[in-house]
Parts: sequence; structure tokens; C-alpha cells
Amino acid sequence: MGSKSTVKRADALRSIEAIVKAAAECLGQNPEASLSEIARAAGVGRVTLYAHFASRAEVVDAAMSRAVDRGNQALDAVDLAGDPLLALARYVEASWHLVDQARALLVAAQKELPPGRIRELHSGPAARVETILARGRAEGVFRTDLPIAWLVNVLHSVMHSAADEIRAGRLTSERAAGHITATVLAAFTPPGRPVPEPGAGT
Amino acid sequence: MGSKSTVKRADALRSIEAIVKAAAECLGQNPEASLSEIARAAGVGRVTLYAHFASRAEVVDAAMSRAVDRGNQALDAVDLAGDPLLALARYVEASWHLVDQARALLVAAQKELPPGRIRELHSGPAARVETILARGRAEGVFRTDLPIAWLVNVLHSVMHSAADEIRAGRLTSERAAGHITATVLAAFTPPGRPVPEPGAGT
DNA sequence: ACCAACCCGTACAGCACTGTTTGGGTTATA
DNA sequence: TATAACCCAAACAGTGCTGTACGGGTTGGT
Repeated sequence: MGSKSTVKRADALRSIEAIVKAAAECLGQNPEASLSEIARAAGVGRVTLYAHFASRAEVVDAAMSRAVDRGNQALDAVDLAGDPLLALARYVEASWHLVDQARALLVAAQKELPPGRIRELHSGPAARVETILARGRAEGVFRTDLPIAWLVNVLHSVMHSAADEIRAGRLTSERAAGHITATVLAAFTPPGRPVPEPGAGT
Repeated sequence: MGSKSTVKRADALRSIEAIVKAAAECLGQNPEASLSEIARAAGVGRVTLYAHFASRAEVVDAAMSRAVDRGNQALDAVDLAGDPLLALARYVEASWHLVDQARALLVAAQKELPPGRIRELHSGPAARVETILARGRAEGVFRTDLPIAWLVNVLHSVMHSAADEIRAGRLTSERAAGHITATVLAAFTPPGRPVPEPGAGT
């Protein structure tokens, strides 16, 4: 789409990059950050921002896309094969961090972007977890009495929970992953089976 | 405080009541609802609203207080003694519903009210859960390898999770409580012990 | 039946944000 | 080095919200 304009100049690309980065950071802290704030954080005039993005929605979309890309990229380096319990632990270790920053950004996106676009962006990461969960269920280590979508949502909720606790000063970043996995592995254990002891594969 | 004015007239009290009720409902659906919307929903002129509440913050505070009061009242009717597992199940059954509506309201409150006031309002309900959890830990049915504050937060997160699933159309209200308790009771089980089968005391 | 308290609509001032325009200075690229 | 692309600050219109001020109608309490 949009092959009308000739190639952008180098400084223009630099500006755009700075804006998208600043947008991801600002909106990650405060979903209602104004375009003025974002432009200032990017070290760029507000008008320049409008020269590259037609509307606030476009800025949010770009920031969201960037965050999702980074997330996918980081998760590609994670080994999701082998014991589902360990795979899930590795997944948590690598992503709880990202999920936190993405949350506020998601709030901004939900107000500015059509729901379809949101699902589209969210589908990639979601698929990974579902794969792990499905394999774990097939192997009998994860419960089958609750829908997969529910389990996925619980996982994300617990990650958000950790972010809250950190912000409240009741939890340190180092312990977060451990708490999350301990909680989630227990929550996913099939009824009647013992919950796994933590620290099996550290 | 405020013993200067003579008693309010009956219609004034009726208006105030309608405003607070409408505020709780509107802000419960959309934390950014304007005072115009709230006044309209209350069947009252916008100016009348300002005659009773000096600022938006006062309206939010009143709505929040109302919701908390109602919640406490509903929870007073719940028996929290006996088997901690069953007590927790009863608690969930009675309150997941309230927590949902209170969430958006809380978002509004966090933007308008000082943090101290928020903690003050939240302390009542939180204490209940902590009591159940502490007793369950003492009796060995809840895990002690994670802090109580964490467990409380997990419980709330899972409740929010249920609200999300319902809004997304992937869960019905009837099954919500069951899913929540099944998840949370498993998450709270001490490592090495079997997770309880659901439906023990239905 | 009276009067104050209350309600209402309209209107105004102030603020913050979005999006656009203008005009002049700077820099990449050929 | 020329020129088109780019950057910027200042300024404008438009919108939506908050909070206040008025004047005329309605209603509750005594």
C-alpha cells in the first residue's frame, strides 16, 4: 500500500523512529499521554509528528506494532519444546516483563484502534501459550476441566498481578518470575494430582 | 463535619441519591464518563449536580463509597467460618460479581482521589480475604511459600479475568464462579499436595 | 398559603487536546 | 551547489470537559 512517495530521507526516518520509540515508552507508562508529550520525549516538534502520522490512532498503532514485534522477537529465542512445565517456566521468565509494559499500551490501543486490529496484533503471542498449554494437556500435566482460553487469560492476569505488586513495592523484580510460575503451575495442575514443587529445573 | 447547613429537603436527598447511583453505574461501565453523562443518567440537570457536589472528585468518592458499602453489606451475609476451602468458595460466589463492577470505578478513583483515600476504602474487603487465607495456611490447606498479599492479588486478578472472559463472550455468568474457585483453589494448594476436586460442597 | 429551598436551561470563562496552516530556517542528496 | 525534502515555532479553528453565574419556574415544609 502507498507506493506513491519516493524514498524517505535519512533524517525523516530517524525522526519517525524516535517518535515511535518515545510513543511506546510514554504510552507504556501512561495510556493517555498526549501527542505533545510524545513529541517532546522524542526530541521533535509537535508539528513534525503530524507530518509523519495523520492522527493519534496511527501513532498508537505504530507504537503497539513495535512493542509486539519486539516481544515476538524476544520470544523467538525461547525454547518452547520439552517438558511443558519447564517450557511454561521459560516462557514466563522471558515475557512477564514485556506483558507489563504492554498493558498500558494496550489500554491506549483499545481506545484508539478497532477491535479487529487489536486481535490481529495479539494473535501471535497468544498462539505460543496455547501451543504449550495444548501439549501439556495432551501429556496430562495440565488440567482439561477448564477451557484453554481461560487458562491463557489466567496466565496473563497473574503476570499483571506481579506488575501491580512491583509497583506497590511489595515484590522485587528478581522474585517476580518465580512467584508467577509457582502460582500458575499450581493453577494449571489437574484436580487430584499433586502440584509440582518449584525449582525443579532452575 | 459540616454541621452548618440545616437539614436538607426531601427532594434534594432524592436527587443526591439518584446522582450517586447513576455515578456508580456510569463510572462502573466507563471510568471516564463525564459529569454531563452522569447527570443525564440520574435524570437531573448538570447544574443541579454541581449544587450538591463541589467537584468531580467528590462525585467519584461518593460513588466509590457507595459501592464499597454495598459490597461490605453483601459480604457480611457470607459465612466465612468452617473449612477454608469452602469459605473461600462462598466468598468468591458472593463477590466476583461486585469486584467486576468495582474495577472500572476503581480506575476512575485512582485518577481523582488521593492514594490514601483509596487504601482506606479498600482495606475493609481486603481484610476478609486475608483472614480466610491466614486460617487456611494455619490449617495447612493453603500454601505458605508465597506472601499473603500476593495470594490476595492473585485472587482479584482471576476475578478480573473472569469479567474479561464474560465481556468477550467466552464465558457465561453461571460458570464464572466455578471457574474462579477451581483455578484459585488449585493455585493456593501447597506444593506437593494434591489439588482439591471441584464440587465438594456444592 | 407562604417562603425558602430546590430544580432547570442557558450562557460564559477557562483549560487541554487535536489537527491544520503559514512562513522561514536547515540538511540530505544528487 | 542547487533544490527538494525536511524541521521548527507560532498561531488558528474546533471540540469537549469543568466549574460558575444568572433568572425564572416548581415543590417541599410549616
